[in-house]
Amino acid sequence: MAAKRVSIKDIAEAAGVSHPTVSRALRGQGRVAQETRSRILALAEEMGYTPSLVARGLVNQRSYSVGMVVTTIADPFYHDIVRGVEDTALANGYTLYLATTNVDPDREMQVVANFQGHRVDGIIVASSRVGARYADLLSETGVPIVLVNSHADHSNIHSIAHDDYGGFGQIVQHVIDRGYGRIAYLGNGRAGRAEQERRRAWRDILSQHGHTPAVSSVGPTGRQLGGTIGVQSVLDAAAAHWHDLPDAICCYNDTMAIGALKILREQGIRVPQDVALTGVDDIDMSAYTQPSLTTWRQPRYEMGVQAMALLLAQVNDARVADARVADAKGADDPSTAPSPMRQEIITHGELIVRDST
Amino acid sequence: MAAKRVSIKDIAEAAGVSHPTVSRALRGQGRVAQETRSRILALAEEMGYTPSLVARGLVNQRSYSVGMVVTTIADPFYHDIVRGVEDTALANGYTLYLATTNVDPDREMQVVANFQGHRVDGIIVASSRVGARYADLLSETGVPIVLVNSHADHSNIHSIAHDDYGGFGQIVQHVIDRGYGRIAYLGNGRAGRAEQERRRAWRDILSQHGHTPAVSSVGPTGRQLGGTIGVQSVLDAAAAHWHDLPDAICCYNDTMAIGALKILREQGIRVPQDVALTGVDDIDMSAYTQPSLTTWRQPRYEMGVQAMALLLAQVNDARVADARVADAKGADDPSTAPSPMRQEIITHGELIVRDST
DNA sequence: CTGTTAGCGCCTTCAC
DNA sequence: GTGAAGGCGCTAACAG
Repeated sequence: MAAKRVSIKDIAEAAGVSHPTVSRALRGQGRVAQETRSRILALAEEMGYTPSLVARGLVNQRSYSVGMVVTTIADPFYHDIVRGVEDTALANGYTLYLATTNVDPDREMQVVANFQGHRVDGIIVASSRVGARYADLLSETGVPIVLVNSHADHSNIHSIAHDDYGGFGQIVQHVIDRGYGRIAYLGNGRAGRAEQERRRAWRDILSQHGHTPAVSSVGPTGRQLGGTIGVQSVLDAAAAHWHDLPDAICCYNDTMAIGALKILREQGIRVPQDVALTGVDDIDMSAYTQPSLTTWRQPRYEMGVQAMALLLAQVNDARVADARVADAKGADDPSTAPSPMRQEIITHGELIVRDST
Repeated sequence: MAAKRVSIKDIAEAAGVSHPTVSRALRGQGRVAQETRSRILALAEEMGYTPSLVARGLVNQRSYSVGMVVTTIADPFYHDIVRGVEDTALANGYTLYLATTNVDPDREMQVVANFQGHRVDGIIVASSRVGARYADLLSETGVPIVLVNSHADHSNIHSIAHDDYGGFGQIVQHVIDRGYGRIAYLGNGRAGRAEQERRRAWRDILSQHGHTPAVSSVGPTGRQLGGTIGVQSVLDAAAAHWHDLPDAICCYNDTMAIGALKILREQGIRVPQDVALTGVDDIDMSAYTQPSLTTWRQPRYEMGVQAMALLLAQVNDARVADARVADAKGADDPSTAPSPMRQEIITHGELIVRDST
C-alpha cells in the first residue's frame, strides 16, 4: 500500500528539469537558478521527498552511520557514554547502530560483521574486556575504531579512557584519611583493564601508607549479585587474616557495593560504623541507598562526546588520505601516506563523599 | 590506507567469471557449478569479502535495518525490551538503530527523519507518550511501525502493550489484602498511557472495596528525584485529608519508590511498619533496597521479542502486498488490496511480594 | 550452467 | 545554468 517512495527523478519530471539539477538544488551545491531551485524545493517538500542515504552512501562510499558496541546497557555506567556518543553523532548527521554483546565473543563477531556489512563509517567499542581482545579483528576491517576504557597498540585504533588508577587511588586515600586501617578490595572478576587499574591503585596507595593490601576478592560479575557473593569472600578473608571485620571495603563499582550493602545489613554489620563502603561510577542510585554511597564520578557524557569526536576525526582523516592517494595515483611517494598517530585521551573524574564512609 | 573494499567484481576477475555468477555462488541461489562455486567461496574468504548491504539494499528496496526509539535507556524498564528487540532483530538478519529522545518532540522528529533517510524497514517506538502523539507523523511515512506500551488508531500501526490496569490493580489488591486501609497513589507526571491506566486501577480497586481514592499526587519525572518530590506531596495531602500518614503508597514505578523511600527514611517513617510502599517494574535494584520492594514484573524481554516479531510480520506482509500490486498492475481490483488488520498484543505480568508491604 | 544487459537512487565529471 | 553520460555494488531478468 505504501506509496512508492519519491526519488529525485520524480521531482525532476514534475519540475521539468533533469535529475542532476534536482540533486544540485536539493544539496545547495553547484549553480542552479534561484527560481529553479525554489521551485524544486517546494516540489520536494510537497511530494514528501526524503533523500536516500543508502543511495547517496553507495556513491559517496560512506554510510553516515556508525556502530557502537557495549557489553550491556543495563550497566548505568554506559548510559551517559551512549548518550554522549548519540548526541554527537546526531549533531554531525550520523545515525547510531547500537549492539550489546554481554562479553560474548561470538556475538561480538556477528555484530561487527553486521556493522561491516552495513558499511558503517566507524565503530566505537565500549566494553572493558572485549575491545582489547578483538583489537586485531577490528583493526583488519580497515574501519576507524575508537575504544572506550580499553586500549590496543594498533596504530589505527584510538581510545578514550578514564584514569581509573588515579581515581581509585583517591578513593583509597580518602578512606585512609578518614582513619580506617584495614582496607579490603572487592573486585570484578569479569572486568578487564579497569579491574586491574583499580586493584593496582588500592595496592599501591595502601603500601605507600604502610598498610598491607592483604585482603581482597572478586565477585563473579560487576552487578549486585556479584557484590553479594564477593563481599562474603572478603569477610571470610578478613576473618582469616585479621580475625576481625575489615574497617572498610572499596568496591569495584557502585552496583557491587549495593549488593554488598545488602549482605552487610543482613548480617547486622553497620555501614559505616562497623565497616565503611565505597563504590565507583556515581550511578543515580548511589545517592538513594541507605547509607548513601561514597563514590567516584567519571565524566561519562563527555567521554561519549569525545569518543565520537575522535571517531569523526578519523573518518575525515581517512577521507582526506583517500583523496590524497587518489590524486597521487601513479606517483606513490611514501611520504604522502597518512600517518595515523594513535591518540589516547585520558579523562579524570571526581570524588563524591557521602555517608558510607 | 585502508585497502580498497573488495567487491564481487574483484572476485569475479580473480576467478575468471562474471559478477553475477559470483553473486549467485555467494548467495547459493541459481545454478552454479559445484566446482566454480567452491572456488569462488574460497576466493571470497581469502580476499576478505563482505557483501555490501547498502548496495544489496538499494536493489532489493530494503535496508536490513530497523530503527528503535526509546525515551531513555537510563530507565531500567527499557533494558530488557531493547534486549529482546535486538536479539530478535539479529536473529533475523537485521541490525538495530537505537535513538533516545527524552520525550523531546524535536529530537523525535529528527530521529525519525534520520531513520527514513536510512530507509529502515521498520520502526519500533517504546515511549509511553511520544508514540501516541506522533502516530500521524509516523504513519504517513509508510514505514511499518510497532508501538510498545502505547497505541494509536491507525490501521497500519500495530502495538504491544502490558496490561497496566490489571497489573496495578493486583498490586492495590495485594495491599488491601494485607490490611492497609488508607492507600495513596504516587504517579508520574511525565508518563502517558501507563500513568492513566495505573491511576485508574488504583481508583477502581479502592472504590470496589469501599475505600476512598482520595489521596494521590504526581512527581515531575519517573525517576528517583520525582519520587522524592512526589512523596512529599502525598504526605502533605494525607495530612490534610486524613490528618495522619497514609497506610500505604503505591508508586508509579520502582525508581520513584526508591526516591520516596529515601524521604520516608529521612523523616523517620518506617517502611512497612508506618507506611507500606510498592513499585512497578521489578528493576534489579528493587531486591536490594532496605526494605526490599514489593513490585510488579512485566515480561519485558518477551515484549521486546514480540514487538520485533510483529514488525517483521509487517515488513514481510508489506513485501507480499507490493508483489501482489506489481503482479496485478493494470487490473486494479480493490479486493486484492492488502488489508492490514491492526494488531494489538497485550501481555501480563506477575506480582512480586517483598518486604515493603 | 554462465554471461550480458539493465537498473536500484544518487552524485560527479564533463560538455553544452 | 543545465543536461547527458557513467558508475557506486549488487541483483534480476534474460539470453546463450
